[in-house]
Amino acid sequence: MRISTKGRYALRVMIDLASFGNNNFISLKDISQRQNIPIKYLEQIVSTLNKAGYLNSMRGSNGGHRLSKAPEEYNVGDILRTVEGTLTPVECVAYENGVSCPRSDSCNSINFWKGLDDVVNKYIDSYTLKDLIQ
Amino acid sequence: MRISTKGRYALRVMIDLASFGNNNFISLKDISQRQNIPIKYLEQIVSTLNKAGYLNSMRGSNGGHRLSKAPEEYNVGDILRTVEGTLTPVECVAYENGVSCPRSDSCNSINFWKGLDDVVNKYIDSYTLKDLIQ
DNA sequence: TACAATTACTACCTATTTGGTAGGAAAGAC
DNA sequence: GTCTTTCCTACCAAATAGGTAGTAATTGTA
Repeated sequence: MRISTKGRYALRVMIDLASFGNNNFISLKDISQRQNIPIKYLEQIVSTLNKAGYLNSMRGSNGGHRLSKAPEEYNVGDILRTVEGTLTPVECVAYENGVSCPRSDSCNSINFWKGLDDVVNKYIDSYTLKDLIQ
Repeated sequence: MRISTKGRYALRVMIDLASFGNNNFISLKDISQRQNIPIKYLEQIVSTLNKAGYLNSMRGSNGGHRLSKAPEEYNVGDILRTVEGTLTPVECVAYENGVSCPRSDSCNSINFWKGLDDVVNKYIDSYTLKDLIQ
């Protein structure tokens, strides 16, 4: 029941950009040094954030990354789900479109697990990136 | 961010005993067949539950396991934490006794993570085993 | 135009965790 | 004494986590 480094690092990248970015492009080298995260690992995480539309990125000299929106427009839940994949506590909760777990008939706990999924998502969705910058 | 099979199986064992036990000793063989969980894997899980005092177990012919308390006296959160180990979403939340994460000075998110830990634990602690038996 | 800095992409790798298996000792009922 | 069952320790394979490595593409600047 852990958030992996990907989720935590992604949040730190976004916080870093919100804190030090000022609408300028910031290189991974800078973020890597400030946050003490391997630059090559950052690349992967930032690539995911970029593809999700959370960042504007520019190649080349003086290139880097910056937020594509204001900090208060980012939902922390969205960021975490984007890099972590699903956050559902058990697989059966993730089924969709009327497909259900083969055990669902005899399962007493599905509502319990769905409720857990709900409280987690509601909580992380109640924060914006701005809330994480003091 | 997943509950492992250990947590889910443990809950199913407890639900099975609460549903079919009637204060008799139930063998792992029976539980294994009803729940379709490998008996040798069940052994490990049940051993943990037993050591935590949640079960009475008896060896030998006609032996087996039964609940040591009434279903409404079991807290689902306790059962999950017992078999899963900690459920804290990030390591820094698990620090104790004034020891804190080396990054805590510069960390903007620790309250966010602690809050997540809180809502998860509050939720799973709001259920008793009885609530999982319809 | 060369070159330095930077992102983008693809592949690979190692350690840890998950989800089990296996074998035998101990205990109790008959 | 034998059958059934728990108890205990060790082992193991596949998946996941947490990176590393190399190189191509792009852009600013001298």
